[in-house]
Parts: sequence; C-alpha cells; structure tokens
Amino acid sequence: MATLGPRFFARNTLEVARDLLGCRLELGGCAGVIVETEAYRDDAASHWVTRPNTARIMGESHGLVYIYSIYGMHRCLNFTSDAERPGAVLLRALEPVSGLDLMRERRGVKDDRALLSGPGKLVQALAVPDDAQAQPVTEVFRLERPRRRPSIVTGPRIGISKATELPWRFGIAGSRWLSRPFPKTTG
DNA sequence: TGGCCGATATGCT
DNA sequence: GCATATCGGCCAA
Repeated sequence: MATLGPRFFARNTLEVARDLLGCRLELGGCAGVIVETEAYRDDAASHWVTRPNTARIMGESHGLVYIYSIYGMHRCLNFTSDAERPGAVLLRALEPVSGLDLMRERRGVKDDRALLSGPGKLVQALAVPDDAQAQPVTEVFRLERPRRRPSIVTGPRIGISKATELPWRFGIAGSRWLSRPFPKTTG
C-alpha cells in the first residue's frame, strides 16, 4: 500500500483533512486509523492568526509535523498542508489497531475508547516525541492510504470560540472512536 | 449519562 | 495579564 508523500499534503487543506480519514498511522509499534480531523487555514480560529510566531510553519511548509501545547499539560498533533496558502490539519481521533497494551499503559485507562479519542490523548498514547516538530510527516510516522474512501460527516470544529460557523471538522460516519459525536446528519 | 469545573503553562498583547 | 484547537474527576439525576 502506497505511503503518502509531499504531494498529498500540497493540496487544499480541506481535501487533505478529508483524505486523511481512513489512513493508517503508525509510530513505534502503535498504530491507529484516523477517524477525525479538523482543518485550519487563515481563519480567525487558526494558529496562523492567533499564534503567528510559532505557527509560521503553517504558511511556510506542507507535509511537516506541527505540534503545539495547550492548557499547559496537553500537546496536539498537526500536519501542515497546502503549498499555496497557510494550512494545517489537526488529528483529533484514531481507532486503535495495534500496540494496544503499550497505549493502555501510557494512557492509564481501562476503556479502550479513551485511548485515542481526542487530540491530546492520541499524542500521549502514541508517545509522539518533541523532536518530531517540523520534521516531514513520513519520516516520523508510517502513513498509509485506505483501500476504500470512507463516508464522511462534517461539523463545526471543537473547542474554539471564533469562526464557529465553518464546518471544518471531518469524521468517519458511524465510527465509535470519535472524540465526540457529530451534531446532525451526514455531510 | 451529561454537565460543570479545576488543573496548569505557553504564546502573545 | 489573559485566552486557550483539552482532559478527567465529581456530582446530580
């Protein structure tokens, strides 16, 4: 199965966010299928606007790892995107596939639904290292396309107070591994 | 089962 | 000094 290169990430951020759904992401023996993402471009909620200094990588690259810390104790994982404009895709939830015992140990939870069902959770479960920052995605992770394109639902992004009208959250329809359910019907 | 709230540190004004 | 792309525990129902 083909791994994803720079050309995949060079496209429109909304397309990249949708096409990451269903992809298998692996790091250090732990793997999951991406079931939820969010797109950030140059909107009011984007770090391109709110953290212009540290998020400069959003405008200067595509296909690189962008990690940020939030609320003190949490870190979140993004892949930069779009060769033409600032953009990044936030990984919000994965379906656990392998390395379950290691991830349970790192997360300290019994319910497997809590392993990877949130942006901070998946970084902890996969033990994404700090030195992955600004590295090419495919040098840090193994990332494979799905055989079939999953059906997708959309909704407003989570945890933001600005640009809440943009439906730039994407998820695999019917997945039980989402960070939160999607508000309404399909998308 | 769902809502509320505190923890905790970083980036930017 | 303040807001924040979060998480998990606690409490009421």
